[in-house]
Amino acid sequence: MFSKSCEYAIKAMIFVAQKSKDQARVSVKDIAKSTDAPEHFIAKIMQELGRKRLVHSVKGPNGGFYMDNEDLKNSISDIVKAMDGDKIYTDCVLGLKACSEKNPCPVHFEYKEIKKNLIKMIENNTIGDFNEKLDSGKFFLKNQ
Amino acid sequence: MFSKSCEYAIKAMIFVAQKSKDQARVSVKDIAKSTDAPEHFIAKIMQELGRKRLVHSVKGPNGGFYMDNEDLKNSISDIVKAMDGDKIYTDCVLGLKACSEKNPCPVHFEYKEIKKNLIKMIENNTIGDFNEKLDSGKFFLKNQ
DNA sequence: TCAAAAAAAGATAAAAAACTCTTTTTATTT
DNA sequence: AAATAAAAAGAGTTTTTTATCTTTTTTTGA
Repeated sequence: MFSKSCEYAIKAMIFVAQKSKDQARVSVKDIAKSTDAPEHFIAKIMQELGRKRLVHSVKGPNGGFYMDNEDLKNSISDIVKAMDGDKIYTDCVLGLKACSEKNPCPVHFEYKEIKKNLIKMIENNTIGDFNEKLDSGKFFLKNQ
Repeated sequence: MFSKSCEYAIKAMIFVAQKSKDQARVSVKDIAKSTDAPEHFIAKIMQELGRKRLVHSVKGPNGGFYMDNEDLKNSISDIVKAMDGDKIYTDCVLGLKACSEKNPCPVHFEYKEIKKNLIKMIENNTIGDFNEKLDSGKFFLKNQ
């Protein structure tokens, strides 16, 4: 579904969001630890997300990544687009370039509904939304 | 969503199904041409599908791939499992190994519904079903 | 103003996926 | 029986993705 980079990105962003509630900054090391992802790989990903303006960062001692209120309004979809592009929006499940409403593949209309829900899921969940969910103790990000 | 190999496999199988209505055999060359996939790559894929008993083949002159009535009853899901394994059934969207009903990630329940529909789509469509769809002229497999 | 801490950037390496080529085996047709 | 046509098998190669390592830049605090 999503690339590994994208999965890491989503988890990392949710983690940063949680930690930056009180304007704190989070280091790559902390992000890597809590998402158990390779540190240098996460570093690259955060760099990319910073370039795409989905997260803020400051260098130097006590630096790190954080989110302001605008950042928290970004959706999972924004992260997905930043990492994997918009192929989830555009591509045919069977990989047919010509597949369209007028030229549908045999599963086009069935998949259309699924895609609609998938898009709804990633667009309707903002990064900030997860703070509450995780705080409630009913949802988790842990890997093991 | 699906790997490239899996996409090719689905398209190839639908093509073979169509052609083997009158017991005809289809060569790798024909499959490759009509799905516009690399010939040797399709050869490997068909070989694998043959090993997994999703399609029949005969070697030698006038040989090729074909499906009997049992083969036509296989679903897209069977092809997907053969090519990509069952990760579509089992994996968390965020890639969390511990994600489960009791330990849900923040999008677990939303994704659960989507996954259910996705699985329904691939399980309820048999390879044979596509023959009619394609014959009706309302659906296409073409790539350009 | 210097040392240290952190991200940014650049370069490289490893693994997986996608793709290609060659040889072998099997069956068929003449 | 020989020639041929086709898949099966085996062995690469290329590309993409994932991951790692090193150097540079920026900031800060002592």
